[in-house]
Amino acid sequence: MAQKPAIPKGTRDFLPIEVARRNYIFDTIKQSFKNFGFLPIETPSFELSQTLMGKYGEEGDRLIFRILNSGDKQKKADIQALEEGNLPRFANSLSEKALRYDLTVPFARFVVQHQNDLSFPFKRYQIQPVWRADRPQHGRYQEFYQCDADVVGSDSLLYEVDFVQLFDEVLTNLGLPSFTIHINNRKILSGIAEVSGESDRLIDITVALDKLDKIGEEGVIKELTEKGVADSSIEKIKPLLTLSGSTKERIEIMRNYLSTSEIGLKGIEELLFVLDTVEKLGVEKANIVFDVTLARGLNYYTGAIFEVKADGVKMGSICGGGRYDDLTGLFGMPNMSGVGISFGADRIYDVLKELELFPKEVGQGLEVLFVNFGETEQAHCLPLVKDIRKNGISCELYPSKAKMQKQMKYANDIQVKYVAIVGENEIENNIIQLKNMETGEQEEVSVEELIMLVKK
RNA sequence: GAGGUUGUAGCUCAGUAGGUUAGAGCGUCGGAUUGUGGUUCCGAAGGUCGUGGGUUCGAGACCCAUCUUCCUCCCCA
Repeated sequence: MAQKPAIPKGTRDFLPIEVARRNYIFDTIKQSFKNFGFLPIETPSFELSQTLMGKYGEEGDRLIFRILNSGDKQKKADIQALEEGNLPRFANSLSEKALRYDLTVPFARFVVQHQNDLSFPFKRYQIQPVWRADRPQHGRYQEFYQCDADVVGSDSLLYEVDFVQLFDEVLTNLGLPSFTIHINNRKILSGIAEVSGESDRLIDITVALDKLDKIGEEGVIKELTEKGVADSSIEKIKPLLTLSGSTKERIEIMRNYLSTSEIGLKGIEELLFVLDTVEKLGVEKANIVFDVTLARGLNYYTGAIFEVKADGVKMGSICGGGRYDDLTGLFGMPNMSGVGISFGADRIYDVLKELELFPKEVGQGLEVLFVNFGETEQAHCLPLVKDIRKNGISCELYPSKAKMQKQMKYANDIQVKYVAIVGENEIENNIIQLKNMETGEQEEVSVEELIMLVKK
């Protein structure tokens, strides 16, 4: 055998049944996006490096797939930088383009570039693959789809409310029995940093807080110490690690805690508005939890932040999102607040598969297969097939005369709903033996009756 | 980017302290059954043991490199 073919790590092929199931997820999400007034756009798979680099923090930059310059452009390579050991500069000289890392930053670029063609608030959705040079793991791929909905040009908190409802609608429609929307606000995190006297260590503090449920109270304290946060500040942060009570109670505690921080109180207010409004409207299957340790690494978030997890499944977050006040500012268009969310279709797929929540009919293909008895019968059946297809029913004639057993087995394997048997006798009487492959029942019908029967 | 783990037939895996022609189950194909599938019985095909080096009289097994898998960390969907 020749050397086995392979695909790069972190990528996958999809079988027909898998594509069908993925499309079911995409379609469900699209349906709700439309319901909420979002319209689709698309952007290129790759962007100029300068568009992406520096937008996701140091970690993010490392995970961006870069595209090697081709042809003569390779001559631009900065050999001097290589000799000096300046690898980033050397890499930049070799690569001017990169695969997109998410859909939000390209969207910000899109908004700035097309601002004259857009009406604000501008709402768009986008379902396209993104790439990350991450190490693959459970629920973690190098190529995966994001399903984003964003709105820019309004700082109204009603959009935060909308997105919470959108999470609820989509995941409920996909049949998830229980999931939790974690919600926090970057302003609260800024407030914490301010109150503890470490405003300039916002990122370090939030990253450490974010790990609470993983490394525990002591782990967080240890990490804070390592990052150089003063002991006196840690004492002020400590109480946050043991917050208990309902969401409302915890918010009240935080309100007191942040009483000297203007920005912190603003965050509390925003959070309360969103939670109260959502509560009045009601949700279906979502549990909504205020989580002061929720930080999210992406440093462009400035207001609300969301993260959704499926309950009872060992899987990272399946959705995320938040408000960013100045993403377009990075591309020269200030004062354009945006908020958006993202569904991780591939992780949702893994969750639905694990919980066996895909509807049975998803992925069912051919509806009627005609058995092939030979040339005469073939000639008789082909017009029937054509007729049935015209009525919107998927239909096919087995391509060659083979043993009936073989043809039936094929029908069984590809999960055909009905098998149509038309041999000498049936031609004579102008009928079709229609066998229901699920029940095994068989009846004699005309073409018209067949169409009626299969259609319902 | 750090550490660990995995790779043997299409799939899931055996393969003892290195020793003849590398096994099983499932699947595939053929037959029992020339107009009836998912069950049964019989038979067959299918592997330079991830790849490249090395040690050895001899390597699927040992060593090195590389790719891949899964996991922990980092980070994230």
